Amino acid sequence: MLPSETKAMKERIIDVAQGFVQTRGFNAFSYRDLAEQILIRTASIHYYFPKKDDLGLALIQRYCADFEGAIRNIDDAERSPKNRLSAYLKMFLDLSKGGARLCLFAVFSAELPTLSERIQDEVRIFYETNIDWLNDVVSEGRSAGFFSFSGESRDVASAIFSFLEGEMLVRRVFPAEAHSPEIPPAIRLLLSWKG
Amino acid sequence: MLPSETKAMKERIIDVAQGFVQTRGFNAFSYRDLAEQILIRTASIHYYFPKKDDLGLALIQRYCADFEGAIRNIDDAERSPKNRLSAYLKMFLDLSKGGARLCLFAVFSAELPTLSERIQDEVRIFYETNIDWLNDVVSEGRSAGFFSFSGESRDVASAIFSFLEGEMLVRRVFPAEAHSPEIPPAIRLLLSWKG
DNA sequence: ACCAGTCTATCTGCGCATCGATAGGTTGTC
DNA sequence: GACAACCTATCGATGCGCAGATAGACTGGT
Repeated sequence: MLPSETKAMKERIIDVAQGFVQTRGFNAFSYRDLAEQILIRTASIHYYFPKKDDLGLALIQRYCADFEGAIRNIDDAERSPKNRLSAYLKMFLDLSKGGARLCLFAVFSAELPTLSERIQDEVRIFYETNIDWLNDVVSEGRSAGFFSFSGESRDVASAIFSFLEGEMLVRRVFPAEAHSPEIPPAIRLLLSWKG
Repeated sequence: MLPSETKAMKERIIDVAQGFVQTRGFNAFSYRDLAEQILIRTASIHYYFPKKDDLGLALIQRYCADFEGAIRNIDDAERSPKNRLSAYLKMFLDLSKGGARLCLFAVFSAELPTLSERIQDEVRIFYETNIDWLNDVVSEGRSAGFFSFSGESRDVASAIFSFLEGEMLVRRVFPAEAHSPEIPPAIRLLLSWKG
């Protein structure tokens, strides 16, 4: 087979694994679960990811890379801090559309002590990427007069991120109330967002 | 052994199990882990909790009851909405002291689809207990002029709870930054909390 | 004698992981 | 351009240990 097909299979395994992680957690799916879904044998998955930890690492690394790409796209498409933040919120909350899936940060944080150091490091990187970006948007937005709040912009950035992660957990428990507004009230309160 | 000792053993099993759940998740500990810690055999644990699900249910039911007791204590000890909220926040954030342990809500939400209906129902009850109480405190605090915010008090209550759950996930990933203020900046922003 | 509580022994099934085999593509070299 | 040597991707079989769970025997208090 061609190398391109190899890559496709690797990606396919990660795709399915990511679905399992986001719905059930990293410790609650097996190579057998993956194999059944993909219609191959578990031994074939071991060929690409010798240890489950290798799969976990590949998973979160791709997730981080995708996320970085997504926020770079936002920066390219939108100039206003308000629109950039809106786009970010939409992306984040769409992730948990209907409460089916969680952000990997939430899942891996819940299981953190059972995960390898390499994966824990990636979780930290994901957080920092998000906070740095939010900090930019929030402080730019304040300078431009879109938002007003007291204190450090980094505290606001951190609050937004924590809120979003917690909100995903809540939405999963109450999937019915999925018809929520574009901008959660909490965000308006945190930023004194007008309009 | 005396019935009182029976009860003691049951509680002891729940104690140890709760520790495991809060640190590693419900799917990442076994009856063997419990048995080793408690210095009994796994069969003895099955005597009290025939299925792991029975243990999980007992666990969260006790947790909910404890929590309800704790907020009733707060209401008895404090009259000012400000002090009541402070006490609640302290209780909540002390729970994750150093990031070692998570609130059961966060853990069970992360693993939700792998849990039984009975446990999922308890998770919902826990959420509603908290939101109802926070709603009371927040709306009383607004009437009394301690807090000021626009919109529904229930949205603020919900935002506080989501923030706290998310904040616990974040703190677990960054245990170093444990020297945080009594009232998180996010809460001050949400409520326009003065003083 | 009874009963609660604990034990030992054991079951079945699944967890991750490895091995060796095989079918087919790729490459090198004469 | 043919053949050997190698590489890629997959497989079946299997190992070892742990998972939750149960049956049945022991023990000590009343």
